[in-house]
Order: sequence, then structure tokens, then C-alpha cells
Amino acid sequence: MAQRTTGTGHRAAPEHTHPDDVPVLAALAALADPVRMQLVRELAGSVDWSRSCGTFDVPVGKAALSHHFAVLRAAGLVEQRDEGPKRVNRLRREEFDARFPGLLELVLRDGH
Amino acid sequence: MAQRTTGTGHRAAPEHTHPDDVPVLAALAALADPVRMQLVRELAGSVDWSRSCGTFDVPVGKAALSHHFAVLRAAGLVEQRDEGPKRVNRLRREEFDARFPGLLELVLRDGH
DNA sequence: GCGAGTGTTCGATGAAAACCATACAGTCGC
DNA sequence: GCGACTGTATGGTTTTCATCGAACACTCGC
Repeated sequence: MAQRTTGTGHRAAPEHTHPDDVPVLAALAALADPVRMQLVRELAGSVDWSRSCGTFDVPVGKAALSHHFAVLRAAGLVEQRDEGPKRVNRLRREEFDARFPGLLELVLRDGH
Repeated sequence: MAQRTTGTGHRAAPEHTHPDDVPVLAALAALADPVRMQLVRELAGSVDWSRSCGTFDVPVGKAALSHHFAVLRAAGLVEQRDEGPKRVNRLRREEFDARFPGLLELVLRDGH
């Protein structure tokens, strides 16, 4: 019946929004938060699908963290996939950059 | 003594922040608001120093409007100058663009 | 199936921010 | 100076949002 390749669970697949369907205001609002910006930055420095949600060094509990990832998904910034019990992440660099040229680079290039 | 050219009042001059001294997070937060984004857009379509604060078509009272302009000033997005009883505005296009390349254009180019 | 590990959902709390109405401070024309 | 006009400051209300604790759902190894 169903193939069982790499982590095909019947868990509720996370809802994604393509960057093309994201209003500018939503994109800015998603990035205008210290925790989420930190997540994006760490994610940018990691290989795609290499980081599960729990592996990020942010000063918030699981609940808040989960919420932040939901916001990032809705803003078209992050894609998630279930891999066994964990949910691994990927920064949608190219897609997001095509929709909002320069925005991501601006957040990443900048320490100050 | 003091020259009295074009609107030299002894009113408290508005405090400005140069875009170079603005953190990315603050810039994004300033733009991530519907009213402020509207102000920036209208301002972008007007000649420098041609618009006083009251001439913007936003659905908020004077008090809130004044506050929004203060935020825009602090984010290095707007420069203000007193001209008689009114306070006229100018979008700091080049300076802001030098600090955050592409960001302003992104907000302006985009209707959706 | 049980238990550990991972993430989501729910309800409630607290802080931040937007907003308004009012009162105040300047500027200008008379 | 008086009065109209423009914007700011103050105080208080409402809304929004980040956060937590606890309960729940799912996966996996044993």
C-alpha cells in the first residue's frame, strides 16, 4: 500500500505557505522578532534538513518554540518535514529570495 | 541675533536617528505595521518636505499618528523639519537604502 | 504494549503596543 | 494679545502577542 521510505508517518503534515502567497507585511512581521530572527540565522548556517526543532539555542520553552516555527512556516520562510519522531527544517532561501529579493540577505549579513 | 529664515522656531527639534545606528530588528519592526507602511508609501510618492503630518490618509487619530511618526524617525526612515506651525516630512530614501539595501524598494514596489 | 523522546494544542498569564480623548505647547494672522 | 491651527504629551483602555505549564498525539526501540 503506502510506501514507507524516509519517515513517512501518518502524522498531520505541517501546513506550508509559499512565499509567493505571503504579503510583505507578514514577511516583515515574521522576521521582526528576536527569537524568530535567531532561528532563521541558525538555520541559514546549517545544512538543509539537518536540524530538528529542538536543536536550536533559543531561550524559550517548547510551546513557544513550536508557535514560532508555525509563524515562520506561514511566512514562507521555513519548510518542515517529519522524520521519524522529529520534525526537521529547511530555510527556503531561493523561493523566499525570489519573492523578497535582498530581505533574507539583509537579516543574515547583519550583526548590528 | 538669530536668523529667521524659513520657519526657524525655537520649538523642540525632533530627535532623529541615522539609519546607520538602527538595528535590523528595529527597522523591520517599524515597517511591520499597516499604518506606518502606509505612511512610508504615501511619503515615497510625494516631493520631499511637501507633506505635513496631518495630510496623510490613515484611519487613526492625531495622537496615534504622532506616535507613529516618532517610531519612523527612530528607525531612520523619516526626517522632519518644523515649518511654521506644521511639521513637514521627508523619506530618507538614500540613507536608509545605503544601510538596508533593497528593503525600502521591497515595501514600495509591492501592493500585495 | 510500555516508556522515552519530540513536537503540538489548549488555557491562562503578563508584557508590549496601538489607540483614543483630553489637555498642553508652539506658530501664525488678525 | 486673541483665536485658529498643528502637533506633542499624558493617562487610561483595549488589543495583540509572546510565553509558560500541562495535557495530548505520534514515533521508535525494547
